[in-house]
Amino acid sequence: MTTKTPAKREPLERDKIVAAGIELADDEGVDALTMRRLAERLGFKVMALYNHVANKDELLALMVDAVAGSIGPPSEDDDALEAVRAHAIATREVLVHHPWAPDLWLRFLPGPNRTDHMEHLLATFARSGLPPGVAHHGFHAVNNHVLGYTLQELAMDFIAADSDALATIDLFLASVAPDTHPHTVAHVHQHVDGHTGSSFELVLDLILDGLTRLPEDP
Amino acid sequence: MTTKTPAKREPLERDKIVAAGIELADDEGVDALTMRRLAERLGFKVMALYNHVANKDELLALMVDAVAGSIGPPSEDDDALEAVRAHAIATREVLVHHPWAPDLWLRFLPGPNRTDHMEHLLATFARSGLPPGVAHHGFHAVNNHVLGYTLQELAMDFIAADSDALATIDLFLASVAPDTHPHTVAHVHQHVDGHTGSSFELVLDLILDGLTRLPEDP
DNA sequence: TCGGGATTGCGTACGTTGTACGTTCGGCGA
DNA sequence: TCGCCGAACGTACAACGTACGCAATCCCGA
Repeated sequence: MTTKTPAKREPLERDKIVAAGIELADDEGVDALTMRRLAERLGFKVMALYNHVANKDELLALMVDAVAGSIGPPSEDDDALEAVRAHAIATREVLVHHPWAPDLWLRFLPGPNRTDHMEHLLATFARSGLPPGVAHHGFHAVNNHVLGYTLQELAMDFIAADSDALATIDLFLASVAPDTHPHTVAHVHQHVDGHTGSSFELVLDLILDGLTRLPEDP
Repeated sequence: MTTKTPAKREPLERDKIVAAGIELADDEGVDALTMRRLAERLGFKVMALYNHVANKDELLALMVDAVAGSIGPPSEDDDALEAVRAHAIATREVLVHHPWAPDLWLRFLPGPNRTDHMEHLLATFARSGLPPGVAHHGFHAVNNHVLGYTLQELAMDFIAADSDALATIDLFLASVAPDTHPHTVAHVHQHVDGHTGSSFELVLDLILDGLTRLPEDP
């Protein structure tokens, strides 16, 4: 009875590794996601992970795909473009909650969940009544807007990560000569003073609206 | 006379290091840009670089800023939105020639050249006659479109880097069930068959056009 | 002409990373 | 009961960024 079931711990599984990876990246940033640290967090040693995951890249790809899986499908009842709009906003929201994800989203081939995500968006465009060519471009326009915009916003946060945002802004402003760069200084102040909100939804609408105005065969 | 000026080589300079870094990243990808390899390419040993550059991050930031410096200023004669359009296209073109740049563009505070780039775009919007709020959002919309779109396109190339593009597409298609994901399969085929060109300019125009249609105070 | 500081380059070394390889061990089918 | 198989582990290695101290060189004032 000495070695029998000695505080038997749960064995490792792929899904648990992926989930722990997401947690770790959320908590401490993707740079802190090291195979050693991840194993430690799970109570194992490094090489145990490699029994379930081919290498770090595969792990990262699985992580993004898991995140993609948490984005709900678009509504099938609403007006198609309204559903596209809601889906875009939902996608962005999920990505914002996992700031490391957009980068990786671009770096790997889509996994099953991201493929679903693609299919959802394409299907919604397909029932929009827009000409096929327009729908094709619309898919890219919306997809790119969501990812690009989120990426850009998160990059700001990342730059300012080791100090508060205002200090970073001051640092930048100190490097800009106001007489030669008046518009830049003014633009930054517009942000600080909060006179202008996020452009995300505004530009999204502008794109969706523009799509309906496009000729049959762009 | 043994050690006297023994094949005197050019001393190292900041600019040369940055230029060599850009070359190396262009030639072999940013992952191959290692302080050791860079020093080797310049004919020095690693630590010599650190007399001119604080650390690798500073080097990378200098590299993007140098790239930004190679983007010409927008025309001041053309119609303002026409100039914005041309500037966006010029920016994209430069970024495409340095596939590693867009990533880093997001990661660091702007240096002098990028600050100029900002000022140029903002100034052009300022003379467009668009209401200030619209111009503010327009700046972000255009900036984001250029960077996001380029990033996304380059990511595709990067994924397919170690095989030809078609093989990568086949790999992806093999993972997609055509009966459950008909739109995805069709969309990919549209790309392969070249029935649809790049959405870049199309969506850019759509954004610019949309801006002129926006209300005074969005 | 002659020091002598300042700059530039170099060698060595450390800690951290991803991961290849060979061994150990516990549980399960025969 | 035996033997096997997969999971976990320990060790090891190459490559990375970079801290630190020393050596060579250059420039400048006396």
